[in-house]
Order: sequence, then structure tokens, then C-alpha cells
Amino acid sequence: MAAMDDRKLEVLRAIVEDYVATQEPVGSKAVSQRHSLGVSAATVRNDMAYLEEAGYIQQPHTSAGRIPTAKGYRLFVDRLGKIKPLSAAERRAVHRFLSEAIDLDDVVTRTVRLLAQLTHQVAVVQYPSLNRSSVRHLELVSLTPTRLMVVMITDTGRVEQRYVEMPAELSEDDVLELRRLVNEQLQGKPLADAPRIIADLAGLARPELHPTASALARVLLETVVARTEERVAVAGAANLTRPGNFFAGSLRPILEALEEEVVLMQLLGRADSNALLTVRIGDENNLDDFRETTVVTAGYGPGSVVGHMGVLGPTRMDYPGTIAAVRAVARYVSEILEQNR
Amino acid sequence: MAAMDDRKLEVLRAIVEDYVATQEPVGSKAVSQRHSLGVSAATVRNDMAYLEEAGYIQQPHTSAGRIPTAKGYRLFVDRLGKIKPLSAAERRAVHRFLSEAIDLDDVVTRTVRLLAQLTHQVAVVQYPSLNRSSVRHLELVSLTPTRLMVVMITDTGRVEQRYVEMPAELSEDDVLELRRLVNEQLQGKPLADAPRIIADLAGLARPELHPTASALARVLLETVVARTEERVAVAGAANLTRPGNFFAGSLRPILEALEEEVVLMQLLGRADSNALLTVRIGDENNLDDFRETTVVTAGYGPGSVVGHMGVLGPTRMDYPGTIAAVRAVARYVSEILEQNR
DNA sequence: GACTGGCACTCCCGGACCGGGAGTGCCAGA
DNA sequence: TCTGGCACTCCCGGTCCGGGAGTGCCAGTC
Repeated sequence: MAAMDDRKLEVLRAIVEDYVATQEPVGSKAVSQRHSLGVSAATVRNDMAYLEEAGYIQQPHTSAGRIPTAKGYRLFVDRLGKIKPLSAAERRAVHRFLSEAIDLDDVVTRTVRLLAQLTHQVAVVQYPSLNRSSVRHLELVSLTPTRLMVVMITDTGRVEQRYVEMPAELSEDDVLELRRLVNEQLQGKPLADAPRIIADLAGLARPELHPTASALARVLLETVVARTEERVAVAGAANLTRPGNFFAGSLRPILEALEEEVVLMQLLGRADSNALLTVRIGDENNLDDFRETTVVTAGYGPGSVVGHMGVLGPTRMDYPGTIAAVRAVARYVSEILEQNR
Repeated sequence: MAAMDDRKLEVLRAIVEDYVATQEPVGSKAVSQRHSLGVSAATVRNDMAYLEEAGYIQQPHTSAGRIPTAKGYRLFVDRLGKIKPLSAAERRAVHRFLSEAIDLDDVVTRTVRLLAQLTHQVAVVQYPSLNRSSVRHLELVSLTPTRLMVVMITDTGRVEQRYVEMPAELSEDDVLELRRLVNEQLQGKPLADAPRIIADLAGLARPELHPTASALARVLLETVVARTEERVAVAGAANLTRPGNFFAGSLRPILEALEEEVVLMQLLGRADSNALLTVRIGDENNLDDFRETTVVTAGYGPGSVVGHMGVLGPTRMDYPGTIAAVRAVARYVSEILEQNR
């Protein structure tokens, strides 16, 4: 049997589409009937034999229909899936829902819910990464004479706060001076450069304030560096229990993973983070528990990418619809951040 | 057959304990053997017949063992369950883990994980309720001449922020005056009184600042009143999938409920919020989807109750252990908030 | 009167068995 | 190169059956 030809690709497409729709192995008769290919079931069978040989589809058991393999889905996504844009109504809903957000937290919360609802999958949204943000303002609030609260606001809208215990009592003026100092040094600077700047900070203060400035510098470092652990929001876990989605056994490890920031970041981030949109199918996730799982992610941000968002579902998912939804939402969130800059 | 007596209570205790441990209906023979009651299986059978008649236990089907009803668990909790304190090691772990928290967010996050891990159930922790907190400080940060960020810090450590678009440009001094004004009026005041105070706020500013002060007042009101939606953190959803916990069908509605703040608050809060510790078993939750679910909650806070925390699991749960864990964690979190006040 | 041993009865559960149906692979013919 | 036909495989749902666990009741004992 010769090589891959157009009809074989059409057969693969039919199998993927039908399998996604019905969740059942699809047979040669169904393909030849429902997908007007103009050939008989027997011919389709020959093509199927080829596709199976080539590793794009497989049989759950002898004398059952075929289901796509990860490789089959990959080919479908790369060459066959025309993404189907959101309906006008959906697009309007996205815009309306997101435009009502009142601060960054709200944007993220709404985004993650929206994605879950549009795709009927589990959605994950990373907060704008501190690494890729700049300092907009640092505020020092004295709570008691020896206790300060540091509030850092970034250009992506994130607000981080920390308590600092001071080695000595601070006067009102001391606080003002420290505030002026840290803002002078850090305002507008990318957080990636911050550690270097902070290291020199204490030296720039009045000598009497050196110990205090050091304590402050230490906390700032922690906020900036140690807190590089990224924050993520998750929604739609209930979608994992949709009828044929995940059998009881494979559900548990996935629910567990959803509470592990590390795993989530690994799924979202990864090296190829500059691609507009990434689809990782089955084993491509390089995680045992996600061998039956596809992750669709997109970067977002005002101009450059400051974070990722995506959804996670069974390899047997509606790729065209999911991809369209993730892309549309990522774009619109980027616009919002742009406006708020 | 006469009335309830001590031995019948012991039989009920045996049934509850065995059923919780094995997840299987327990028969008369097992009870008489494992729980040295000093009577034969036949006698136990008579007691069981009484307990069933009285509604404390039931048979899944004729000729099966017995399992406790909600009413049976209720009696067990009220009269039979001696709570078993945490082990020294566990207590140390709680203290160590929570004492490392660096801010309120961190306290809540750590608490919810800790509860989930200690009890092997789903844990839910409400952030300190704004209604029951007081204003510690209000900070105004000008981002652009017409754009302000309001940061509110409460005595429970919560930090809320909002952007405000100003009707006119503000000078540095204007911002200072507004900051002085709002702090003068609100500092130390319970948020419950805030709406009244805020309403009069604009009138107290210099005439030129009236429009600005009004805009600010409006946003403050929103932050205080409209944002009365409480925040909650959830962890341990994966525990729902523990072997016999929830069959596939009943899992979905619970996962869905866990993403609905409204439902969570209903489970946590409720009128009787002054009780030290509340156990709501099955139907007592008044929610259809939680008919097989028990919720154990405790209030926490420095001195007075500012929020609730709890865990949620199958009615068939280890009550003594769960109750002890929730109580211990709630107490320790209260201590921490006390220290930070 | 309270407890016990014995016994007949009920019902679940797992395994074996079976027939229908869907799907396949292959072959011979157009 | 495609097609119709045909024998074959295997899953799936239903039925049947025997063992086992547990019960309710009863008659007998302390």
C-alpha cells in the first residue's frame, strides 16, 4: 500500500471528528456513510489499515472500530483542524464579562471562569509573572513604630504586600525618606533587574537608617525573588467528571496536580513560551498522569507576554473549538491589560 | 423491647466505628466479636433491631449488615464521640507550618492545605470577613494625575485594592489631604459602621475637592459594601476521589459547589455561627447535593469570630479525628491573628 | 425476663454461559 | 483501484446458578 494521500487524511479527519462527538470507536461503515467520501466501506477499511499501520489510529480490541492515537490527533491539529471562530454571541459575552472586571484579581478570576465555561474543560490562568513586570510604585505604611507594611504595585496590576519588623523605631520622616528612596531607585525598573538594585539600596540611605534600610531591602528581595513562585487560578474542575472524560482511576492524580503550582506551571509554561498558541497532546506533556490529557495554552500580555493561560482536558477534545476559545480570550485579556497600563 | 440502654449505645458506637473504618455494612457477629461486649451475636441482633426501629441504623438490603443513618451519626457525635486529640507530632507540624506564614494570604493558604492534609477531606477557609474587621489604614497611591489606587488594610490583615478614576487632576497635596481625611474618619472604625461614615465624607473636604472626594467615597463604598462577597480558599478536592468516598454520580455536583462562593459560604457560615464548633450531618446541610456529606466547621479570630473554616467529607467520616483537627487548627490560627493585631 | 444457640430464609455477588451485533480482514471480480 | 460478499473475532448484555454472609425468629437455659 502506497503512501498517505488526501483521502486517507479525510478518513482520519472523519475518525477524529466522529470519535470526539460520540466518544465511541468509529467503524468503516459510519465513515463512508456520514462523510460523503464517495467510496465504499471496504475502501475505507483499506485506508484505515494503512492509518493504523502508520500509527495514527488504533483498535481498542480486534473487531472494534478505530480511535485516534496521540499521533493522529497531532496530525489533525497540525494539518486538518481549521479552527472555528467563536460565534458573535460568544464574543459579545466574553467582552461584556471581562470588561466588568474591577482589578487584576477580578480579571484573572473572570478569565479562568470564562475559559472553563466556553470550553467545558478545566481552565488555568497564570497571574502576570513578576519576572516580566516592572515596578510601578512601592508604598510603605507604618502600622506601629517598629512595624511596616510594604505594598508593591506592578505595571501589570499585581499588588504584593509583606510585613516588615524593623530593628528600631521609625519616625514619620524616616518612613517618608525610605519611601522616597526605594521609589527613586525602583520605579519603572523591571523586576528582573531589582535584586541588583536592592543590593545597593541600604548604602544610599542616611547612616542612621542603614539597619532599617537593610531590613527593608531583605524583605523586598524576598518579595521579588523568593516569591517568584507564580500564582495561578483554576476553575472548572467539575468538568473533569463529564460523562466519558476521565474514568475514576485517572481522575485523582489530575485533581492532585491541579493543586500543585509546580505542575501547573510546568504545564502552562515550558520553554516554547513564545509560540502564540501551544497544543500539547498526551505524552507530549512528559507527565505520566497526563498521558491521556491535552493542554492548550496561549501567552497573554500587553505587548510582550507576561503570563500564560490555557485549558486542560482529555485528548479526545474538540480541538477547533477549544483552540479558538483560548486564543480569543487570551487576546482580549491582553487588550485589557494594555488599556490599564 | 424497652428503651435505649447503655449496651445499645455501645452497639451503635461499634457500628459507626467499624463502618467508618471498613466502609462496609457491619453484621452482628463482627460487633459481638471485635468489641468485647460480652454478649452473643444473637443478642446484638436484638439490639440492632431496636436501633433500626428507632432510626439510627439501616440495612442497605435485606440480609446485609447495618450502616448508620444520619440520625445515628448525630447521636454518635453528640453522646459517644470522645474527640481524640492530635498527636504531639501532628501538633508540632501544625505549629511549625503555620508559623512560617508571611502574610494573611499565606496564613489562609497554609491553613487550608493543612486542614486538607490532616483530615484527608476537602478543606475550606473563609478569609476574615470584612464585616467583622476594622480599618487599620487607608492608603492612596496616585498612579497618574487622574488615577488613584486605594489600598485598604484591616486589623485582620486583609488588604483590598481598587482603582479609582478621578473627575479632575489631583496635585500631590490634594492626595495628601484626602489621605489624611479618610484615615481620620475611618481609622480604627469597624467596617460595619463605614457606610454611614463614608456617606458624610465628601462634605468634610475642601470645596474644591468635593467632586473628587465623592468619587473616592463611591469607590470606598463599593469596596466595603458591594465587596461583601466573602473570599474563600479551598484545598484537597482530590480527597473526594478516595476509594469509597463518592461514587461518580455524586462527585460532580460537589465539585461544582466548591467553585460557588455562595454555596460555600452557606455551608461555612449560617446563623449558628457563634458555636465554637459545628457539625452538620447529611440533610442538616439543607442542600440536596450534600445529603451524603458532613461539614465540620469552626469559627476563628482574635478574640471574636472574624471568619470560619472547616472540612467537608462523606457522612461516613472519622468524626473524632476530624473534629479534633478542625478545632486545633482554628485555635492556632486565632492565636496567630491575635499576635499580628 | 434476659440471653443464647440453632435454623430456615433472603439476598448479594462473582463466575460461567450464551446469543446477537458490530466491525474487521481478505478475496475474487468488475 | 475499488467493491460486494463472507467468514471470523470479540464485546456486551442478559440469564442462570451456587456460595456466603447476615438476618429474624423460636425454643431452651440461667
